[in-house]
Amino acid sequence: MNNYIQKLLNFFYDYADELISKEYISSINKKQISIDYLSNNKKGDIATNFFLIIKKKIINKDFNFVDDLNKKIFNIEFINNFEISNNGFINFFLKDDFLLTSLNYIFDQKFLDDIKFGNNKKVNIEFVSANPTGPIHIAHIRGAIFGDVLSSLYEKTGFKVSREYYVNDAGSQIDKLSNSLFKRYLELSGQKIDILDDEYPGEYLIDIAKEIHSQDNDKWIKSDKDDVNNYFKQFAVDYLLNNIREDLKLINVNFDIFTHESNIVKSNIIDQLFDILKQKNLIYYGILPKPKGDDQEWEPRKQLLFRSSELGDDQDRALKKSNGDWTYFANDAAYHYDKYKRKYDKLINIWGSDHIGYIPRMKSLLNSIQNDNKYFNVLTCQIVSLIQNKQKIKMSKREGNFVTLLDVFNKVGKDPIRYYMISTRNETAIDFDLDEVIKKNKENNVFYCQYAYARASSVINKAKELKINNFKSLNINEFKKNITKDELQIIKLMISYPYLIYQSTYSNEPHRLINYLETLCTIFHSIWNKGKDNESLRFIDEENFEQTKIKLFWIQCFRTIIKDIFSIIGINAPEKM
RNA sequence: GGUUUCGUGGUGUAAUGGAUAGCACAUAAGUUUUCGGCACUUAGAGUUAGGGUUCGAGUCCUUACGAAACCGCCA
Repeated sequence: MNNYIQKLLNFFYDYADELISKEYISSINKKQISIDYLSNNKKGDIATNFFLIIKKKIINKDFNFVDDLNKKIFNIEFINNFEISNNGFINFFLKDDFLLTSLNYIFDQKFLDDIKFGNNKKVNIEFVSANPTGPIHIAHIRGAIFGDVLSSLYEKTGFKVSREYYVNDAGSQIDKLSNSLFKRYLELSGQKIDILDDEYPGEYLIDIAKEIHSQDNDKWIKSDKDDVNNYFKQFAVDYLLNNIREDLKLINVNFDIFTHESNIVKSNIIDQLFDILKQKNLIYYGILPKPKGDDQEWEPRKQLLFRSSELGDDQDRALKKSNGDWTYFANDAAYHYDKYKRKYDKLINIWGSDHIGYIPRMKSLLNSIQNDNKYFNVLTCQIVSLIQNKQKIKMSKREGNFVTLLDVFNKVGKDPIRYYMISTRNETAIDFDLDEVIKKNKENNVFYCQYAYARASSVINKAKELKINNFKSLNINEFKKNITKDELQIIKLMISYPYLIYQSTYSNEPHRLINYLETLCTIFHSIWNKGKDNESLRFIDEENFEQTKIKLFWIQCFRTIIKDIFSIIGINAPEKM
């Protein structure tokens, strides 16, 4: 965690202890103490609520807080001065030489050493996991990008991250897929076919069928049914999964591990899990309650159940169907047990909002294996509605008319997609307007931010052309003399960057990066424009080398940070646009 | 019926429980011989409603209203 925030916090923790032991104040809850960054630097650079917390707890009337703090606070080397605001905050001003030191940290790329709080712990982040029954489409993109950016954040903060994709290649949906494909294959051999309502009508299956047909001709028409099913299943899954991987690559989403449901089913892991649950007395034969609402054709049946209601779920869940087959939940439970056995320190799943109802049972399951509420985490993404010509595009699986990732990519490009998808909180439902995202103006902030980077780069390159390269060693007097108010503002924001990374990761909220990024770029553009009105404020002034040096120095730091953010959100950092 | 998420200017969104609720679009008024105007400056306009916790609430708890997603031995 960021050094000086922590230092100041520790100071107040110790200070609180001291005041309590001297009986100046009665006891307080130290966790309430916080250190905040201040966005507008009018009142100070950082602040604490310390005084607000102890104010009512002062029990010794002779105790004068301000005098006492004055005696101690300046032992901290980066505090220049402080004042207490009307409403009780203590506002601190940082010393200039501390700012310069921090900038040096950024310049030397050491600025992220402070936030490696992951300690090489292993994190598994499972996302996308779309069924390999068709091309990847718009609904999956958000989860894909959210998962990818979150993974990058965890890497940034010192975790060892595995990006994992769970391939649902077993079960009846895949059988239906295989059937549909076989029908398309028969169609190619001249037979009339009829795709049923619950089968897959998508035209992509025709392409796959053609491929099989060109390899094997009519070989499969009279083959054994099981052979056909197995072959077509395997072929379809391989083909479609490969397409999914290629499509995801287009928007820079890659995985370390693909785990196949079929392998989970084949292994004995589900039996192992069964034994564990049995030992814990979490399994019994029983009858599920009648579902509310729709009650057509429901009849009570005895089946194998998991006592998830004892672990937080609202009812028990079926592990076996009445015919004795494992349920989907049972397989999925086994898969998560498998992840547990691979010894990760933390599991994160990214699910669409349509699976929210599934969370409690999986959480119950993992609680039964690992009694740690922070071990298994599900983050959900709300739905994305696609807008074109101001209309919501309705997607229907039956009609096979969903908009694919490839369509969107061709229309919009990688960077705007990624930027847009990560710029709002994952739990907010968003509209993805193709016509808007494609626009290259401020309405679309990705270009605004990339332009800031390009501008900064053009300054640095210009400086190189002019052979102004030795702007690295700055002394504090030069710095104090030449730095402007605006520049101090952007510098203070820059040195808070590690803290932002810490916060974004800790709270699993990558969209905070965007907020910060846009603020930073706005200040930069604003400073740039001042050079228009007043030539002496331009970044490069060949008449004033001392001032130019300082500007180049912080601009280089600015580039470093912007580039770092871009790399996390996975967009390009263009030197020119 | 139940679970979950959400409700912020005209529209779309942001705000570890902190100070004057930020930003963009739209609207209105300005700025262009430049290190790239794909930019800058300025103005108006907002926390669904009620109750509670707190020194302090858009944020936490609760009720009502509204929106979306989900809920069966499917996957």
